[in-house]
Amino acid sequence: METVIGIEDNDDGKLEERGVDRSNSALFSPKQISNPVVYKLVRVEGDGRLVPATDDEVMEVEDFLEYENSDMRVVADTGQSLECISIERSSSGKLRLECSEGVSQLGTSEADLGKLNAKFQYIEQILQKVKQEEKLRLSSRSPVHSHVQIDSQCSADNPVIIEKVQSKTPYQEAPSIASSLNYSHSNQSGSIDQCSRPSEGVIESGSSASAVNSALTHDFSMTDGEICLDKLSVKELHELFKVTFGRETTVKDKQWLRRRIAMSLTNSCDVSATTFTVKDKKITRKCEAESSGNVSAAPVISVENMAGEGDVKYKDSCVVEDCRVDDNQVASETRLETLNTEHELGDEDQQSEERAAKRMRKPTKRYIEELSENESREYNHRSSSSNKNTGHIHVSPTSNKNTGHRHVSPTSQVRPATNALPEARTFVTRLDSLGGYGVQIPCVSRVRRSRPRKTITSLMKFHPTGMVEAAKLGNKVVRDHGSEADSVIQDKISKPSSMPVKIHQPVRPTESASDRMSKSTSESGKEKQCPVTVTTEPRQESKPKKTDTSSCTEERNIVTVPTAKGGMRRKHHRAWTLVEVMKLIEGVSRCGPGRWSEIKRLSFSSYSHRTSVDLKDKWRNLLKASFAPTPADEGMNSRKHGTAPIPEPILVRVRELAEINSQVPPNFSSSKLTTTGGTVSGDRLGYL
DNA sequence: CTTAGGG
DNA sequence: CCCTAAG
Repeated sequence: METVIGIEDNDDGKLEERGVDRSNSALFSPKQISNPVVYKLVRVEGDGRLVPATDDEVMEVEDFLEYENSDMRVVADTGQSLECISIERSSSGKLRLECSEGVSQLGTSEADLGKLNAKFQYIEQILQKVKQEEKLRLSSRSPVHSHVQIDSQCSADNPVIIEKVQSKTPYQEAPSIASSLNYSHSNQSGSIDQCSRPSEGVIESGSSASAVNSALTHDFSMTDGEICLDKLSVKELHELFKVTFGRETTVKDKQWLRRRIAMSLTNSCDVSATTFTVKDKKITRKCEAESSGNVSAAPVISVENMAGEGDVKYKDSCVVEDCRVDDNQVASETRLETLNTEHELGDEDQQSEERAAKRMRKPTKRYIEELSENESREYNHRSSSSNKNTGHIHVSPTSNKNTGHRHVSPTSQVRPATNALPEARTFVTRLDSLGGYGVQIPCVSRVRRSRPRKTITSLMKFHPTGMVEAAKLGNKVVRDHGSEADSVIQDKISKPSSMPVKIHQPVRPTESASDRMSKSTSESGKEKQCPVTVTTEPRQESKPKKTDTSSCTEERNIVTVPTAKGGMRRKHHRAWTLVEVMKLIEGVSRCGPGRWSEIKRLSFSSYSHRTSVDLKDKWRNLLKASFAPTPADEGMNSRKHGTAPIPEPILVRVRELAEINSQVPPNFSSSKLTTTGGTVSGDRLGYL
């Protein structure tokens, strides 16, 4: 349904094929061949061989593929048709293949109907064609010119692939062409050059096709404008299947086939009837009432939402159910959703559905972890929306985020060993929007006493295959969010070493190395996934709000400052919010200044950052601010633009407290007790 | 570890 | 904010 083939003939003699290619050539195991649709990324070598792409290459184009896929789905959905496909050989004998897509502008409201009608018309013709072919075969016993045979002929000699394209079918769909192409060069030894042998030209089988097309006989399982899939034979169903999905199927199960086709015809996964009525040249499905109920129950799959942009469509997922994606990380939640709506599926169907769901990406563990992290941190600030306890944001198939129940499978919530205590400093990933995509960038939350590390930026870089790198990262992370003792150990390790060069320790078997390693095994495991799944989540709505503990905005203010020792230290700047300041003041008024740890315990227990030292510093700044500038302004407007002016009352309060605290100790210490300020201090001594 | 102060 | 020294 959405195969895209873009072949470019590079000068270096390599045909780099980007896009999803069905290659079931001899390169793959027979088992795979039996399954006609095995998407695999290949590189076409200069000699025409198909070489399985290396992991790196896959990585390279992964995002592209994703994008391309969704793109193509849109193309298919909106009824756009492939208008031109040409295969020609360059002078060097290399294959050149060009596809151009006709863009049919269908009204958005009428898109679906037009699409369905188009499909219907096309299928109608195909059915007639198949029937005709069968007649021919019966009468003449000559080789049948079904698509299959045509393709096999291509494998023999001819570049017949174009046969279907050139048939007068008005709504030729790209997938069909693609499938033909692939079948053609798959049946031979995987060489494109053979297939595109130019001498023979287009095969004659077009004659039969045109004949069929000219003779429109309406006796084909279609009576009174009603297509009844139930009446079709397996072969006919196969044919339908092929024209619908652009690929063959070996499934003998008629019911399954009917379902498949019905799904495609109605653009919906939830197909409860295999009979379609044609009214006014429009396909309408029977039993719409019950289906509508289903649709509303599972908004993600609803047909009405399909008009969206390049997001992954469930319908298409169903279409490509046979696709084997190597990615084992299946969005089980989506699968569940799909299955929920597919009440009446047979076993095979269910399997297919599951595989279909594999098209959906499951958010990485990493990401889930990050989400949970944010969850635990901003737990108080989050509204108790339906997706609260789940990994809310990610899989957002459609743009309407509020409609779907994001049902996350239990496994998604399993948080591996890193139980982030509220106070623990753990790493989080921050979400950046890069080119319209939300990108996860792992970052480390505040680290105290972190030793100068030379390559902080290496945290941002990921080498897909670098296991060592991953291990390093893991260690780094562990070190960063490790327990306090851990960091202390780090200090002890790195401090005495007067060597100017600080090597990061991961490989070095230090005293606690094994400990760290054992701790970091899970971590590094997770880390390793980052490079693989650093992929983008389509829509990252709702970044954590900037309110109090906006971890997101906080994390991005990491600045690396060069230190004297040549290392870099991280410097976070988290602007103190008003709430924090008020809490601080309250804490000071309650516990008195200087008892910062207690204040932190009392008022800042919910904030993982803001150590007692921070409180102290902030208080110092507050004092400075409250006294220094001009008593009138209190630094309101005299401050620079960036810093939010501290409200007057707060500063007043600070001054009061400061006054007290400056007065009280001398009052007591200076044992002279002249009682001048005694009354005042007595009033406000309550906090002590 | 906590506090205080310098940078 | 970070770092360090002193309890």
